[in-house]
Amino acid sequence: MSETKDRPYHHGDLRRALIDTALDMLATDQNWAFTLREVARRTGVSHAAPYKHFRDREMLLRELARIGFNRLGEAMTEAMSPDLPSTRAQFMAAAQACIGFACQNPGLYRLMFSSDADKTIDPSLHDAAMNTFGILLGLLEKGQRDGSFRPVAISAQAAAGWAQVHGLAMLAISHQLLEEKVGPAPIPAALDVLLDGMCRSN
Amino acid sequence: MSETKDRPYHHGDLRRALIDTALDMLATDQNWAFTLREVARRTGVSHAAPYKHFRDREMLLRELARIGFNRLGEAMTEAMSPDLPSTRAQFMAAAQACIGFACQNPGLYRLMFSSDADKTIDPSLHDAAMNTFGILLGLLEKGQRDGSFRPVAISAQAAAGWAQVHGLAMLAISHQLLEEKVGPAPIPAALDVLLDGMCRSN
DNA sequence: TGTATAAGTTTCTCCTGTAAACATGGAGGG
DNA sequence: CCCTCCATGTTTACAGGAGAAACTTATACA
Repeated sequence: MSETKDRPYHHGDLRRALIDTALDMLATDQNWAFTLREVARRTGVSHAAPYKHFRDREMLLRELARIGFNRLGEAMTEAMSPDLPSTRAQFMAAAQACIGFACQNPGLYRLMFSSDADKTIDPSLHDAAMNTFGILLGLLEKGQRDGSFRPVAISAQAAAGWAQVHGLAMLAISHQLLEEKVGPAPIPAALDVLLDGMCRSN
Repeated sequence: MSETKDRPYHHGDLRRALIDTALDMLATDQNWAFTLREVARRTGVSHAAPYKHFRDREMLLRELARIGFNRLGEAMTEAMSPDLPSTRAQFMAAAQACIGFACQNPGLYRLMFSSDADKTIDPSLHDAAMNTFGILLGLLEKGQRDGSFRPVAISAQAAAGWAQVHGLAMLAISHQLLEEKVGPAPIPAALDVLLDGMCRSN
């Protein structure tokens, strides 16, 4: 109505628009059961248009997951401010940022780790996931260097740390960490249990 | 051919047969993308027959997940033999049994924790999941009673333990714990990192 | 013996994913 | 300045799938 061009002939940036719509639907429904046709519909284009930008539905899902990993990485990086007093505190902050991200974007987080976002198919998705993992790994290396973390095989700590964070995130968004079941503030408490096993002295 | 009754008029136990077929397909494909019609076809009945036993596709999936939790619980219970020298060893055994189950049934395990097996809808599925969680919880309580585990809030240990086991299982079946990335035998090593944080003295 | 019912089957409608053929408008060459 | 090409859209078409509804059949029970 108030637009000078009522309908742009060629839309401009449909790829981005489709992604945004899909992210919206993911956030609204907290699942990715949405249909590609519905995404097209809501974006205001014909139901076949998306195929000019995504080979198939799964390719769109993988792109959403990739974006999710990037955003997660940003959130974690931002959280582990170098002002924090210790590497342990940084780890705690990054972990809580990850879990917070999951709780705020449960659908997206689930998608990122689901088999519908197959990392063996899309190298850029695989890389995005690895980069996020790398954030924690970097922290552990730093912790071992500065002596605050025990000099255990870094791989063991990395596996434990990543598993812990991801596991807590999944449990949190599945509402399996409700207070009445598992006490208040279970997440930092659980992370402390792990960190007690990772760090040298308290 | 060799059957006395060529085709049983009313099949006998279609519900069970459908479940078995679906479990087979899940194990074969390692995903639950199969169609309900395909399950019916392979079971040798009309495509509408399953609806006499499952309201919809998701109800069948939830039933598969429920069976999965029961089997997982059995595997864990069996693994944590009371002959083991310590509660810590029992925990380790149960955890490895869980992860082993996941690696042997990746599709089923993923389904069990996916949003397609919505535990808020089906109380019996929810209970099955909680029972499995209860196995670990029981071990932690025992460990605290016998003094081998630190007297931290049980909820924190429970969350940490469950998250760790589940997280490792997910990483393992996503092939994110490959030796070249994370060293040999990363699973017991990672579990030890956690257990060091849970247990009193080594 | 007769009949209500659970368990199967057929048929139908609406929807999806995806392919193929067609349309269009903006960018670059003459 | 016009004309043609190509990326980006649209239309049309088709093979399934989910699930509802109506129909069929054997079996259990009165």
